[in-house]
Amino acid sequence: MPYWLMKSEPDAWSWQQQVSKGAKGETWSGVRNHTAKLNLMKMKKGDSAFFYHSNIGKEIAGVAEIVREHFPDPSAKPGEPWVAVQVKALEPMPQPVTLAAIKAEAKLKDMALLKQSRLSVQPVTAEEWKLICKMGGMR
DNA sequence: GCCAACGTTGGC
DNA sequence: GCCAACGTTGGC
Repeated sequence: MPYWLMKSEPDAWSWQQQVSKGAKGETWSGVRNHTAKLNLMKMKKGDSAFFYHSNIGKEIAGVAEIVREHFPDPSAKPGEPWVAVQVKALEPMPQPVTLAAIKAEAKLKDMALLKQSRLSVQPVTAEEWKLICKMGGMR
């Protein structure tokens, strides 16, 4: 089962807004990077993703679930190749896991979050996923 | 096909 | 506000 991490600036789209959308979720659109697009296209319905607040907060705020696999991004111009997925909030992190905490954990030093800081949709390994859930107080 | 210039992201 | 990383654009 693959795991993911999706970044959003809370000014533009926050975890709280995501939660307010409930079980229907919200379209995750606006990705304009080919590496991130490829990751969106690999996502399957039912996959889990960390919801990370970039710039403000700089922490993993919760866990989301992919509820609809990739489809053409409604915010793209006609003919452009960009795709979107639909995600819903699953559970908040009891204790949000900060970037500082991730940097301080030696086992997480190879995370894409640290190595490719500008990539907005990235894979997370099963080991990283488990450890971060534990750090966040999630059972 | 190379590379400089420029724009954007995102941490500090 | 600054700057590093990195993607994109455009001249040659």
